[in-house]
Amino acid sequence: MAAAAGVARSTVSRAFSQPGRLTPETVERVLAVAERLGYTPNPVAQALSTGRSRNIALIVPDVANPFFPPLIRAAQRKAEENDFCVFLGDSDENSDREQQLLDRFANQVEGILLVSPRLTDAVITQFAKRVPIVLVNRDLDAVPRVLIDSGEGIEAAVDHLKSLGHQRVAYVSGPTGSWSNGQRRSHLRRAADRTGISIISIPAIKSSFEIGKKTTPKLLSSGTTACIAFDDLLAQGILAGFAEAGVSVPDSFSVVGCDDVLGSTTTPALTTVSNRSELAGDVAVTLLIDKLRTHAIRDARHVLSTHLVVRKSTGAVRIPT
Amino acid sequence: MAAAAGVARSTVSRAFSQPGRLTPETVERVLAVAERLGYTPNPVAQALSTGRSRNIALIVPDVANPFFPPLIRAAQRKAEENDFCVFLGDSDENSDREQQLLDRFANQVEGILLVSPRLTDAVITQFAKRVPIVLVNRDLDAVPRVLIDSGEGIEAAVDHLKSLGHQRVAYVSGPTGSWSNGQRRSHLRRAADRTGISIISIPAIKSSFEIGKKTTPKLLSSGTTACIAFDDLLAQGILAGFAEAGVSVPDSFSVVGCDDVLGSTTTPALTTVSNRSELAGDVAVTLLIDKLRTHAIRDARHVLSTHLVVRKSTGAVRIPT
DNA sequence: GTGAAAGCGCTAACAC
DNA sequence: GTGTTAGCGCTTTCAC
Repeated sequence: MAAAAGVARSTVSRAFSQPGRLTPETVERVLAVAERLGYTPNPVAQALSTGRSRNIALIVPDVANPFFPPLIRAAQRKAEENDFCVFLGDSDENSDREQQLLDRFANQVEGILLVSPRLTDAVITQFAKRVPIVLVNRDLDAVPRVLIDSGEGIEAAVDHLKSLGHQRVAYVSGPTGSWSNGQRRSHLRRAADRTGISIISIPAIKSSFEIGKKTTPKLLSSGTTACIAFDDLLAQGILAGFAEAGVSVPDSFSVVGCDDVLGSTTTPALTTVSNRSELAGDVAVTLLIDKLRTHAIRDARHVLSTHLVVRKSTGAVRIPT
Repeated sequence: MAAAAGVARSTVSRAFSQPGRLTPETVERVLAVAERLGYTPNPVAQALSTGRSRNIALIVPDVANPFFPPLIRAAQRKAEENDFCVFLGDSDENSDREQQLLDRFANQVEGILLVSPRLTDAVITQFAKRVPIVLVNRDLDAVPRVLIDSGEGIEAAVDHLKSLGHQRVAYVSGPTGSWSNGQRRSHLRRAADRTGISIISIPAIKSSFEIGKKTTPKLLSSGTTACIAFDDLLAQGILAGFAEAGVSVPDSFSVVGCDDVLGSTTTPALTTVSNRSELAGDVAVTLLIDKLRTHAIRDARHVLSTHLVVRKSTGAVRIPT
């Protein structure tokens, strides 16, 4: 290539990376020859030489969980805008696999976006020393993070239910070790104290339509008149379970979801806590790339607030207790 | 590292890549020192040296369309099993962006999985010369491809509707330029000829819940008693549109989806054509990696068959015409 | 403004 | 079985 253009290898390099330092004619000539020869700088060689690969990795617990695709999309888009490519890893909600992915990516990318990680604080902190990491939905000191704070939404949900006359509410909980689950649970507790509503907890372990569906009998025998589910998937399952059991929602039971990933597609349309996953992906990538550029070690902590989206799955209690 | 272990650089290399050629003691010693020093082979340098990066790219039209996440998941899993990492690109259903992604990935990966591409045959063929490509849902000679053949499912759907007494059926079509859409349309036409049922076409351009919803008025005034939608998302929107309009499904109108991405989560549960996207992702990666290993230029064409999944959104016509 | 040369971290002959 | 050496394709001082 250099020979074909009658210039030195370094000139070719500059023609692509810093054309300003070259005579316009030289740049033009080099680029023309490159075009003719179908030459493109080899990114792998560039990466080796500069130490910067222009690649980042994104690790999520489950690509198929509707919460993540919008985040992935937004992250990929933002990365692309900054001329970065993104690796995707699916940990399958499994901390071992998550760590494995982290290992595979660590020395191949400039930074990693770790979304809703299941790993322990210690392990994450360890990795964060090796490679720039930005967390989504995990609150760890000294690691830049963006948090979707369901707090406001959850508290609003409790207020909403109270205003409808509900006294006993069930929380169908999510994955243990998930920051979001802990956060939702604690806000629920706080709201309960504040409003005098009593909250009982029904574990679901993992989020899925089927699991939600199987939860309905427990809900029915729990003495509650409403529930707040860890996420919309569970809520949707609960809706289906009730429909099958002939329990009318919201007339006989009120259901609140979380994350608003289903929009108005459920029957009845789900009252839920708003979702900011798209924005989270966008902000997280910005944070990461910013960190790469400035090498600043500032302890960024970006909190995204939420609100309650009232639709049709919540209503007044039929028989006030 | 080599110095610290008291061996040559090549020995370190071999300790990791071909430990069989070394004395067990040497391997052990090298690995021990590596462990102590936190040394890991640099994949970028490996890639430059060997010409193989152990990376592949996956390009999809829309990560957020529920058809793709299971495919992405399966592909990533299979790649990982073969020790490959995967780049993800979202083309946003846009052929220009798709080409851009292709360009960015082409000289950075060993092969590319192009899913439901919107690009022209010519462009794809061109790229396929530069880098190994495997297509999903695009039938192009000389490029390995895996096709989800909705044919059987579609024909079964028409038979099913006919057996329920339907005479006029609408097809709510999908993205122009999509192979799947063309394939579904042509099978529909074939089935129409075979069964004597008449098919009219209602364009939807893009697949989404909202668009589906907006289609219902046209459906209602079309003189049909049933419809087959390009995919489940549209079908779900149609269901919602009917519910809102007070049209009972399946009593007054029957709805068939395609791809079975929603399972039984809709109300009523959607009759649909089965989906093989997970398998498609798995097979496609296998094909690609196989191609990389063997360098065989065989013209693989993998067809995945489908069937009709009858649920609750289809029923007998109320007033036979 | 452009060239020469060293080096990024590794692998792959080729010797011994 | 292990060491030596020459690249892989680029960037980057340092000269000129």
